[in-house]
Parts: sequence; structure tokens; C-alpha cells
Amino acid sequence: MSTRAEQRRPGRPRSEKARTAILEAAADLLLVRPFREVSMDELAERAGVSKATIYRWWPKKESLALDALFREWEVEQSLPDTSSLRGDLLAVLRPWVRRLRTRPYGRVIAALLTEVHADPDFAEEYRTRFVHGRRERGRALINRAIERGELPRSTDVDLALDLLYGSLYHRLLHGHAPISDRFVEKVVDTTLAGLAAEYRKT
Amino acid sequence: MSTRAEQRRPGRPRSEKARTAILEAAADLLLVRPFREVSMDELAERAGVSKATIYRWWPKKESLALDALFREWEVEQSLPDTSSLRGDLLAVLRPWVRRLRTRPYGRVIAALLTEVHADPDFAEEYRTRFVHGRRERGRALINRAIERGELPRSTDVDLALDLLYGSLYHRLLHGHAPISDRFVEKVVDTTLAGLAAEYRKT
Amino acid sequence: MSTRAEQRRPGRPRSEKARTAILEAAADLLLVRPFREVSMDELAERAGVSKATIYRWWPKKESLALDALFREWEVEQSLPDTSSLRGDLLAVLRPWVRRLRTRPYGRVIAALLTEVHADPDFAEEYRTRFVHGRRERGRALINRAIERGELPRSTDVDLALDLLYGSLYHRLLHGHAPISDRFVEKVVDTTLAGLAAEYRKT
Amino acid sequence: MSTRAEQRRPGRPRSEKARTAILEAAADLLLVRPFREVSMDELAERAGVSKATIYRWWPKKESLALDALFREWEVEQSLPDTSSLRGDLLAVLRPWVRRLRTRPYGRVIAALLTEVHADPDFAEEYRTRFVHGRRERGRALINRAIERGELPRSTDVDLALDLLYGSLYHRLLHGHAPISDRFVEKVVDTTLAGLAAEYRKT
DNA sequence: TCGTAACCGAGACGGTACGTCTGGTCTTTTT
DNA sequence: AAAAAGACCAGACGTACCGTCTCGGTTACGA
Repeated sequence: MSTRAEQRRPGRPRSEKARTAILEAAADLLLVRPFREVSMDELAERAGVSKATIYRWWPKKESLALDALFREWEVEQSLPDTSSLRGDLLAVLRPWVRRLRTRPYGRVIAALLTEVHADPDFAEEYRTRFVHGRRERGRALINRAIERGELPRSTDVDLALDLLYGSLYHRLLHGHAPISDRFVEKVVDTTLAGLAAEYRKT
Repeated sequence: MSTRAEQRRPGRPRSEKARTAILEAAADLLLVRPFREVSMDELAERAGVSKATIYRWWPKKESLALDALFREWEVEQSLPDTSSLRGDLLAVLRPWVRRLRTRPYGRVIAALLTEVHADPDFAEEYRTRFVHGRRERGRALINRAIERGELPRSTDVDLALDLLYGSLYHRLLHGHAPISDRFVEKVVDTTLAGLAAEYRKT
Repeated sequence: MSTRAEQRRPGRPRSEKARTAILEAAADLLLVRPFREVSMDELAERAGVSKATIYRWWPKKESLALDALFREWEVEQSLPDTSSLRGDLLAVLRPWVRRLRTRPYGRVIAALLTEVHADPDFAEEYRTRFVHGRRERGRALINRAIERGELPRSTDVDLALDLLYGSLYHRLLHGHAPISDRFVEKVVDTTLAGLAAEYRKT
Repeated sequence: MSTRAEQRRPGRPRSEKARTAILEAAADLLLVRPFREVSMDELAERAGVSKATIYRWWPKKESLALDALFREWEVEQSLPDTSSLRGDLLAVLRPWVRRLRTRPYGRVIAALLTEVHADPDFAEEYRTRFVHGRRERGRALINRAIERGELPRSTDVDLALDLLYGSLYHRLLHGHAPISDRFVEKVVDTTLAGLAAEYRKT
């Protein structure tokens, strides 16, 4: 969202200080308080920056939240290799879930998803940042497990990912029950068992 | 949200005509167009009603959408009985999923979930309407299956429900893949297989 | 304003209790607090009466204030006779001015005058109640003085009344100076002197 | 009301174009139609300006009307000098009443006076603009006449001004009779005669 | 005594203006 | 060119008030 040709261009260069201040203010406000209760004016003041500077680099409040969230979440991009799919999945999901418990992330995610349904460009951006990468990594782990013979070749990888992530997001967004480490394990175990089993329909 | 003691009270009674017109306008607008793009003014005009009348009975736009959505969704409340859990679950989930495909419901749901994370009272209302009832019915179906011996007594019912509904909501909200009838079947089959299996950890 | 054929008509007769309660509430509120800050709802509640009952007898808030004010002001309608115009005028103006000082009447008067300029029917009503009668009585006093030879036959009675009442209303409405008894006397004396004198233009 | 330090300050300067457009729209609407029938929305639209811009500079409709009226009235600030008080007063009053007859100014004045009685700050502003200046000028004229020997040293200047302006405002506000040039002359003549005369009380 | 008609209290309603707020843009000076 | 400051536009917000209406119920009179 805040990408531009990074070549040296004439004129005053972009202030890195301002960029950082904005993202930090966004993290402090947008990732914590209910989305709609944070105004751009407050954000700008908190960052010690003018509103115009924010809008020069981010088209809307949601895009800023997206960047701020991405900065917090997607630090670790490497694939784990524990020699079992169960171990790999837990190595990916457990740290994420633990991070989830440190802040009310359900709040931002819900707000971002609302925007996803209103603005196709934003939807594209959101999926690029938070869906595709994660699913590609999950897909790689599962395919590796198939190669190892842990799962049948006929395994529906998308289904697997939706069961795994879907149940976690479900609790995150609806808040009807906590996302404990135990829950993550059960989700992984049950999903893998289901995928592995030869289940005959009635 | 708009319930009050239905006793005969002094004064002009609430206009049933207005109530219906408002809910219908809400269904036409809030359940279709991006939430934030629908103003209360437009809603009031569409319903042929004054804004004050809406605010007298619904505290916010989200509450109104909640009622309108509830009116559309929660018509069928009876438990199916197909003598198998698979059949029962499909009997519940398939009609719901089919209805989901008729309108961009992900839009409203996302907006409602955003509000859930901002207003505890609203969250309570939301869960009462859209979470608890559905989960109770699911719980009943699963417990019946346990009685029949289809699933072990140790089955984690909440886990089951989160796997089932979580994966469906995941696609509804993220929109990365369609919710086909085939997908519903796979979700049900894989979840049931996972629950039934004795899965040994590595 | 609240007049109707006082004949006996079929049906429940008008409640004298309600009428009085309304006028008293109006006097307590409309004649004291800034006009626009008193709502009909508050008025109705204060009078222990429904809004509809007020509107049945008075078409608007201003009409009600008019009646309430009239009830307070126009009790004394008889002509004084002190054998001098000066005495007669002071006998009329002094009590009025003293009453003026007991409450912030400028407030209501200004509000009523505003309505006079917006609603011709109301203007008619206002003048009937507060202008014509008073001017007729003033006219009578002055004509009597002319008969007595205190003033020339050519005296412009309307001019006289505008000088007398105009200067008092001026202070009442603009509030730049108090309306003391001394001021009333000076107004009367100077006006009468001016009317009596043969003033030659340059 | 819309005054601010005119120094060069950082940031976008106030739009002179908007300011003018607002005052002109106010003159066209507020000085012509009944005050309460003109909404701020209509005013803003007429001026091609957002409501917020109006409220940034004028706290209420009345303040705006005050400025608009001032712009129309108080153009001429110089003292006339016709070598007689009568001439001086007519030179001041005649142009003013002629202007009065061009538009329904009684309407605005009544509305402003209503606000004067509701808001002390506004009252202060009103008197500064429309009372003090005019009275100071009148006072100067009269004092000059006293120096010339046209009036006794004991003349009550405030009384004089209240007689002069009071009678004119009286007709303006009550509308019971027109303010003809002839009337102005009579008011001046009679007042001056009254002030000049040695009037003996009975 | 009973019906009819006008009244009353309560309070919901349509309409409309209010003054505020926020998102996002624009204009100026300064860096 | 970029930034800070802050004025600006557009338009939704939720509230408030006005004056009307719709109920259930009351109070008189005349049949």
C-alpha cells in the first residue's frame, strides 16, 4: 500500500520517521480500539503528522490498519520442518494463536473483512497479504506430507486449510470460546484424522 | 431488539405497518449493498418512515440489520431426523448454504461481527440470535448420534461445531472459494471421520 | 385564541382545569425562560396535560404565550382621570412599567414580534390584544386633553403614542438602559412639551 | 464574529471567496424571508459551501444574520454637519429609514432581538454593532448642538436618543404604521421641541 | 339507561432542522 | 518534492422539536 518506486527521485525524500510514526500510531490505536472509534485526525495527531501525509501514502484507514497488522503478524515467513505434518502445522499455528491472544485482533480483522466486501481493490490487497501467502505455505506443508505418505494423494488441500484456519478464525471472530493451545491441537488432530480416514458415505 | 411488553399500554400503539416497512427496507438495502453505503436517511425514506421512528426501536444500523437478517434466516427451527448424523447435519447445513448463495450475506455478517467487537450489548444480542440457537441444535444432533453409537462418548462437541461452521463461515467471510454443496459434504464427511477416528499422535 | 362558541354543545365540555393548568405552566415557563428553550413537551408535562390538548385550543406556542401574557397584563382596562394629561399618562404607564420590571418580559415580546413578522394571522391577533386597545385608550386620553385645551387641535396623536410607547419598548427590547420611573416621567414630560410647543423649522 | 488574527499563519488561509459567498447568501435569504424558515442547509447550498464551514466562523444563524445586516447598514460612519441639529439628525435618520423600506428588516431585527434576550454573548455583540456606534454618533451630534446653544446644558442625551430611535423602531417592529419621511421629520421636530422647552409640571 | 359526541392522557408518528463529526481533498508556507 | 498546518467539501450522524395521529377511556347531554 505504501509502495512507490524506491528510486532516487528529485525533491525531498520521503520521511522515514513519519512513516514509522504513522505505523506505530496505527498499531497503538487501530489494532486496539474499536475501528470506527479511531478517527484519522486522532491518528495523525498521535503520530505527530498531518493527515495529508497519511493520505499521500495510504488510500484509506483500512489500508493503514492492513499495513500495521501485517507488520506485526508476518515476520516469520520460513517453513518449519518437524518431519511430521502435525508438528509442522502446530509450529505454524501455535505461535500465531499465541500472538492472537495478546491483542484484540478479532476487532481489526472483522473491520478489514467488512472492507473486503465493499472494495474489490482492497479485497485483492487483503488476500495477497493475509490469505495467499499463508495458504501457499500450508499447501506446501501438506503436499510434503502427501509425498511422505502421511496423507492420501486424493487429499483436498483447500478443504484441509479451511477446516484448520476456519475453525480458528471462527472463534476469533465470534468470540464464543477461547482459542487455547489445546483447541489448536484438537483442530489439527481431528482434521488430520478426518483427512487420513477412508470415510464411507451412507 | 425491538421487543417490548406487548400488553395494552395507554397511548397510540406501535405501528405494525411501520415496523414491517422498516424491516423490509432494511432487507432490501442493508442485506444487499455494502453496509456503510446505506444511510439511515435513505433507509427511512425507502421505508416511508421518519428517522426518529427507526431510532426509537433500533439503537443503531447494525441492530436493524440483525433483525432483518434474523427474519430471513431463522424461519426453520425444527430438528431434522434422518437417522444418521451425516444426514442430519446436511439437512441443516445444505439449506442454509443455499440461502447464503442467494445474497451477499458475507457483507452483513462481516459488518455485524465488526460491531460485535465494539459493543458488548450488541455482541450479546448477536450471539443469542445467531450463535446459541444454532449451536444448541447442532449439539442436540451430535448428542443423539453419540447415543446411537455413531461417535465416541468422548467427542468434543464444541470442536465439532467449530470445524463445521468455522470452515463455512471462513469461505463466506474471506471469499477465497465458493461454498458449493460438494464443499459442505466434504466438510461434514471429513469432520465426522476425524471425530470418529482414533488418531494417535506421532 | 382559545375562544369558541360558548353555547352548550353536546359532548364532554372543555376542562377548565386543563385550560388553567396550561396557562399557568405557560406563564411559569414561556414568560420566564428564553422562548425557544421551552418545548411543548415540557410545557405539557408541567401542566399535567397532553400535547394534543394544548394544540386543540392554541395553534402554536406563540399563541399560548400571547394568551398567558395577556392574562398577566391586561387586567386593568379602565381609563384614569387625573384632570391632567400628564397625570393620566403616568397613571397608565407607571403601573405597566413597574410590572415590566418584575419579569423578563422583553424576552416574550421579542419572540412574539418575531412571529408577528412571519405569520399575518398571528400579527392580527397580536395587534388586537396588545396594540389596538392600548392605543385606543391613549388616544382617548389625548383627545380629552385636546378638548381641555392642553394640546393644540392639530396634535398628531399617533406620533404622540409612538414617542411614548416607542421609547419604553426601545429600552425593553434593546436592554441598553433600565426603564426607571424617572425615565417614564421624562418621556412623558418631554413628549408633551414637544407636542405643545410651536416649533419652527429652520 | 468572524474575526481572527489576520497575521500570516501556517496552513491553508481562510477562503475569502467562501466568506463572501456565505454573507451574500445570508443577505439574500436571512434578510428577506422569515428567519426560522431559512435552514442552514439551504443557506450552505445557496452559498456553495459546506455547513461545517459556516459553523466554523459563525456560531449560530443569528450571528450570521448580524454580520450580513451589518454589512448592509453600517457603510456610512461619518458624522454629518449641516450646522443645525435638526439637519444633522435628518441627515442620519432619513437615509436609514429609506434603506429600511427596501427590505423587510423588521423581520431580522425582531429575530436578532429575540436572541439578544437568550444569549448574553450575542447581546454584547449586537449592541456593539448596532447600538453603541449609532448612539455615540447621536450623542456627538447632540453635544455639538449643546455647544452651539441649540439645547440646554441639562439635556438628557439618552432620553433624546430613546425618543428618536425608539419611535422609529417601534413602527419597524410592530408594523402598525409606515415609517414615512414625514414621520421622521415629526419625530425629530417634536423631540427637539420637547427637549428645548422649559416644561413646568402641574 | 344508554348512545353519542366531544373531550382528555399517553405516546407513537412523519417531517424537518439542528449542530457535530469524519473521511478525504486542497492550499498555503516551510523544510 | 515532501511535510505541517489547517481550511475546506460532502454528507451521514443521532437528537430534538413540532404538530398530528391513534388509541383507550371519560364526561356530559339528550333520546
